Amino acid sequence: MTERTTYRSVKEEILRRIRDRVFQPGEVIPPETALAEEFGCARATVNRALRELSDEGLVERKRRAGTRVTEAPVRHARLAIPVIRNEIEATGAQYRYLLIHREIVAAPQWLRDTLEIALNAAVLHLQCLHFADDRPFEFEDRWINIAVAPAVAEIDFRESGPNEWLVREVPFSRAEFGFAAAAADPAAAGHLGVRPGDPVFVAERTTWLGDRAITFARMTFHAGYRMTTRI
Amino acid sequence: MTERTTYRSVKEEILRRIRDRVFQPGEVIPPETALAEEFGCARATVNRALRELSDEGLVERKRRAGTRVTEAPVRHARLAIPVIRNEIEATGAQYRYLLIHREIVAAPQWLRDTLEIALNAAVLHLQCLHFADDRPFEFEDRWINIAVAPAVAEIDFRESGPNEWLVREVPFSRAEFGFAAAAADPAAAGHLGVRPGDPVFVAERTTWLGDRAITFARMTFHAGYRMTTRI
DNA sequence: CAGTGGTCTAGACCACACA
DNA sequence: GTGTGGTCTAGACCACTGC
Repeated sequence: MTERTTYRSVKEEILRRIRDRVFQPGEVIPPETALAEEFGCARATVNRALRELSDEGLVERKRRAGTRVTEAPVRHARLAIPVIRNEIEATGAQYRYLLIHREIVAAPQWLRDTLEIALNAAVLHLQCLHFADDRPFEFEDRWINIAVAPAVAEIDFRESGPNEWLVREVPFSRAEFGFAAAAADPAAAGHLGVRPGDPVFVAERTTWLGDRAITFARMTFHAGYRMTTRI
Repeated sequence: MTERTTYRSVKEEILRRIRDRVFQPGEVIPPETALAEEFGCARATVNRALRELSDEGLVERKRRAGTRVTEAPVRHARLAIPVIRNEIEATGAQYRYLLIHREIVAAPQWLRDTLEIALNAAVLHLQCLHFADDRPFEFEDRWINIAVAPAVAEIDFRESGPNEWLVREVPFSRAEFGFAAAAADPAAAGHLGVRPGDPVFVAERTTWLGDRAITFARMTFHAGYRMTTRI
């Protein structure tokens, strides 16, 4: 008996042909039925191979028009959304959390713009620090839209951070991220133990459930922080 | 006739049960066969729904052990790998490119470690600048393994950057990325027109084809640069 | 209209991990 | 051993869209 054809082997072979320019960029490759016959397998097997290649952006598929090798593939990396406690504990360091500030306030103008929320909306403003082995690792400045998560007003956040609570209690459907290098402002610098103006890594995140903004967070990392990912 | 059950509707319903805590975090959900019976569809349909949820990190699946709702789901964002020319032109600015340095050299020790290549391997070392409307936007320091892409030695890279050539000519199968904030070193600072020590955004990328490293690039962006993504 | 991909079905066999 | 997911098959119908 010969081995059964797997969708992985089909995917591999098509990938090889793309790499070796047997299937040229922009060119339409044979239809599923033809490939299934060539590889001696069911069409569903070819379909799965091509679907994954399409998910990865290497080919583009359209009904009737066929499958085309992507001309200039915009490759995507999967970026794990960091959960600070896990990230710290993964390095073998001990995680510690400290609440610095907690206050319910009217949303300032810039936040109303960011979250697209109404004038006079009440938000919970939190500032906290995350330590790795007692060295300050991240300063978190967070604003939570109380209207969307009323229960948040009852939590004191003295024992654990708002991110852990939100991840557990409030599902989100959409998020936007921004990453940048910045000069440490005096407040963050003081908390992180660096000099004002020193380079820090700043990550910002806004999260929605449906069309309602839940929270905005600005996370400032000490300069040694390095975010990594791979394909 | 009632509508046919789709894998999308199954996925939707399971997602709803996870959100509404019908399926609790950490809990094992019913096996595919049971769900297929409940939803009145084939097991393959349930399988595809659960496979996608697993790809998205919301459930974890193991043979024999079943499907478990992920305790602390690590969500992933898709990060588009920036192609500098597109990124600049997308802002409406004009893109300009300048080659600063081009030399074939023996790979230095740190690069041999990074790329896992042999002693005495020849690499092409390039330094170039990318401008947005004549303001320096990115300084690129790039090393290319000539053994993997011999044709690269014949290209002068005076008209366009190595990234565009590599994307077009040398497919890659694997890449690693690192992002960090750093203090500008004197060379990069001079090219970018900032003061040494100023915060800059540094992106590093190593790319492989199979198990052979193709290239390592360190890209230094002026301080205003902000990388964004969304879910 | 007709070719292509998108999806579902019913059944089958297998690999793995736990009892 | 035994139950669960992983995958393949052969066939079917449908949706989209270019011709």
